[in-house]
Amino acid sequence: MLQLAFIRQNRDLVKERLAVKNFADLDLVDEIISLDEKRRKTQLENDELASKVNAASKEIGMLMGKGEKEAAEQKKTEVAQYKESSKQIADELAALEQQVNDLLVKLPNLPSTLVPAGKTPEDNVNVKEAGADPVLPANAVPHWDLIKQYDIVNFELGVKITGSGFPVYKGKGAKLQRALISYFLDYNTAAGYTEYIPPYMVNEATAYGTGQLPDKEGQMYYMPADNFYMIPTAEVPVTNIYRDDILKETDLPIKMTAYTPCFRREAGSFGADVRGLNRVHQFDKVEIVQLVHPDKSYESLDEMVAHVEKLVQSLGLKYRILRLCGGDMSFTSALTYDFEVWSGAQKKWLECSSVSNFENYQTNRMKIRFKDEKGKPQLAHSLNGSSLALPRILAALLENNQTENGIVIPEVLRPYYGADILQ
RNA sequence: GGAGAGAUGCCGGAGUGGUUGAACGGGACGGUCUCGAAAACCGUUGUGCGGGCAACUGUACCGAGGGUUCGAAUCCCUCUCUCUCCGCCA
Repeated sequence: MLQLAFIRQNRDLVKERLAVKNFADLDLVDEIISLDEKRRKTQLENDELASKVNAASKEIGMLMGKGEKEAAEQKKTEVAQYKESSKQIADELAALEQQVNDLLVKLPNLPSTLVPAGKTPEDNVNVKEAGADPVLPANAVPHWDLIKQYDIVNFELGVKITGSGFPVYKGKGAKLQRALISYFLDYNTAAGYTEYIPPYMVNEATAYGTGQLPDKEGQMYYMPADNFYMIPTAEVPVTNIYRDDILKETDLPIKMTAYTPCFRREAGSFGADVRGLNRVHQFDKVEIVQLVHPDKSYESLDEMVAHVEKLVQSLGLKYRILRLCGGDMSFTSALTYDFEVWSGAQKKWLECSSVSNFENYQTNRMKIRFKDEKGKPQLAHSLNGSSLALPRILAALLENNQTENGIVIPEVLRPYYGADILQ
């Protein structure tokens, strides 16, 4: 969430930036500020009263020690008077704190100045487009036909076992998934990322930390018996690894990578977008996460974008990089670049990675800090990106690399897959 | 799942109602010494919120949440987690 002190000191700037994100309820900012003023006033009252009680209690202790019972009793009646108002003020203060916080989490992150205004994906800025157009055979078909032809992914089986959107990978398809995961992880660790295998279910505090809660619980699968959420992305457990920690400045940057399955309810999705592997409820993804010094986070973002770009290039896919407009970016992000690969037979761009800088929006929720030169705790910045999401990469690879003889496996994957061609 | 024990600062570990934000030890950091280092010695070593230009100061925090009391790390209740034993089990 945004920092209260920042909102207080930059009321107009905050509103102006929120408008870029098409955030409608700008009055919320004023409401928060006035509520916070009330909160501070109340705290002052509360603290002063508590101070009096504490002082009197100490005196009582000393009087008792000296055996001056009567004087002590007299003090007690004095304290009793303070206590009457103190309970009420303390409750009031707690309520105000709660109210301020409840409103504060409703504010999305401020978009960086690089974020273009806009409402829909059409307003995203195409930053770069590269890679050769795939050369397809005349009888090229989309990946949902190819997976049947080679019997590598079975959706009907997933429906039987679980429901729609839970694909079953089989044989060479399963092996190819494993090859992709291993390749992505190796590529990330070679760049200095530490590999993790986190839990795939998280508690409420964790889901809150990265911004999935409150209000967005509808996107996650929920296990009421234990109050756990299935992770929608590795970002959630991995970023929370350092929740409530105060790091040394020299610990930064912290780079982490993890493969996890991701679970998304995707309520309301329908149509051509969900065909085949384009959108599913369970999919595999390798994620990269960084915690960095606030002065360096945009440098890190560029570095991560370059990192993902090389990975996409190495697979020989045609791709483009988009800078998301205010209306298309996520609640928690300050700046996001999406990667899309060209899926030759569908003739469609498929999003395969999203790389974002959250500045201190997430770290403020998670209280991930470091001590600066002066020894003062300061919020770190958090970033993450997919490196990469598998299903759409698989879809593009299948479609773009189809030949009469089978699916050509990209060179970088061959050591992992164990063959040059999938037949 | 059953029984028992426990949860204190960066770590270990005291503390069972009063001036304790917390003894002691270790670690880390700074200094003295040294050509340099080690050792030794001296010192520093919390976080949030509020007030203050600042020095500083008020308050809260000893797993979490309630309660008792003039006063709670210390007593009571609830919850969570950890450990040990038994059962079950990949």
